[in-house]
Amino acid sequence: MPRAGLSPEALVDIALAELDATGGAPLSIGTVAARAGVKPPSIYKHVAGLAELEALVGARIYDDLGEAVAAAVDGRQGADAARAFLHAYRSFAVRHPGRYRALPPRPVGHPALAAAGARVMAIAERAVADRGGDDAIHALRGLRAAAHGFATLEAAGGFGLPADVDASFDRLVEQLVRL
Amino acid sequence: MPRAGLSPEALVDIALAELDATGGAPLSIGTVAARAGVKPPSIYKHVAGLAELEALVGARIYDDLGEAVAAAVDGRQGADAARAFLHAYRSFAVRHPGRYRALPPRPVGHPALAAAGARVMAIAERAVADRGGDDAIHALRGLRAAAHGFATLEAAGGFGLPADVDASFDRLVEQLVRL
DNA sequence: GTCGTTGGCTAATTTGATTAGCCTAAGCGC
DNA sequence: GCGCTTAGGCTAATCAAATTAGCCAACGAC
Repeated sequence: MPRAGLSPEALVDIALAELDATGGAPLSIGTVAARAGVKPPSIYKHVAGLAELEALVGARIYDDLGEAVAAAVDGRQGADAARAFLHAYRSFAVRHPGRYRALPPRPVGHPALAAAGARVMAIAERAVADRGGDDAIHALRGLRAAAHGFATLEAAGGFGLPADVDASFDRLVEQLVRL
Repeated sequence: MPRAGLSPEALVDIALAELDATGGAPLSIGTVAARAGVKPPSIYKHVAGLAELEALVGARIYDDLGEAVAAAVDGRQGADAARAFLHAYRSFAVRHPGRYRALPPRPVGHPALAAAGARVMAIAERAVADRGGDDAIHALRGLRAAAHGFATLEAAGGFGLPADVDASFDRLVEQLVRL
């Protein structure tokens, strides 16, 4: 009875591969166990249950998304920062549609998930930081709504028409970035 | 053994009440049956199963949303139409957050659901119809992304900061509506 | 090499959806 | 009003997935 070399991190890797393969279908203990080459009950030696696995997966996805937008925003100011945030955000969702779809609507319920979500929020705040007072808050909400809305629709395959989606996105970004 | 007077429509009503009560928790045959005063297997005399019930519920929600945005857009042109669409869309999500959350990400998989989703899309198209060619498509995508993104975040309680959410939304709407 | 802990397994339990099969209430023609 | 048909309720059984219980081998520290 050889060991499989599992760990919470390894299970998250496996779950991400599963999300990539299925395009974001709900995770299950059974499919993750099968991909790990192990029987379902063995999963419980590494995570508390499906809910925790989902939270850890969400945390990892938010971590990766946060890293991408942080790198894009870093060193930029004003409209450039907002543009960079939006493009990096959308790019992540397009590159990993299954992962983006699997993100929980709100990063709550598990410390790691909440922390990773807060990190993304902090970068969004940084991207509108040059605006003052309430205007920064309004800009932040617009940024979040547009980024999440566009990413969600695109990751779901919601844009059926033939016109260039990049152009649509650029147009939206410029509308948001204008003072 | 008295009859309960059920029907697909009545079950949808019950499911909507459930969504309103729980704030959008996943539906289950058991809870709907309990609210209907009936045992779970009886549900199957009216709908094919949970998946069909969910589709019918989604169709009803899209129908109601479509009715709301249609009434708002009706008779308006240009920026006024787009503004009216956005405000009516958001207003629906704020008035029925549980229902909005329960909407399937894409209206596919059941004819009634697809039809109801297409109806909402058609109204969004009408709201940008005065723009020409590809610009109409870009505007449509921006409209959808902003409406869905803002509605999703707000229905999920994602705006924690104290500043006025109406003002944030108005600001976003004016950015989108500008040529 | 032995011991304690870790991580696999099989078997059993629980919860929910679903199906099978029974049985009566309601509507209808006579 | 009476018997027939059908629709809609029920109980009991089945299936799938998560989870728990309890057993045993593998690995690392000594």
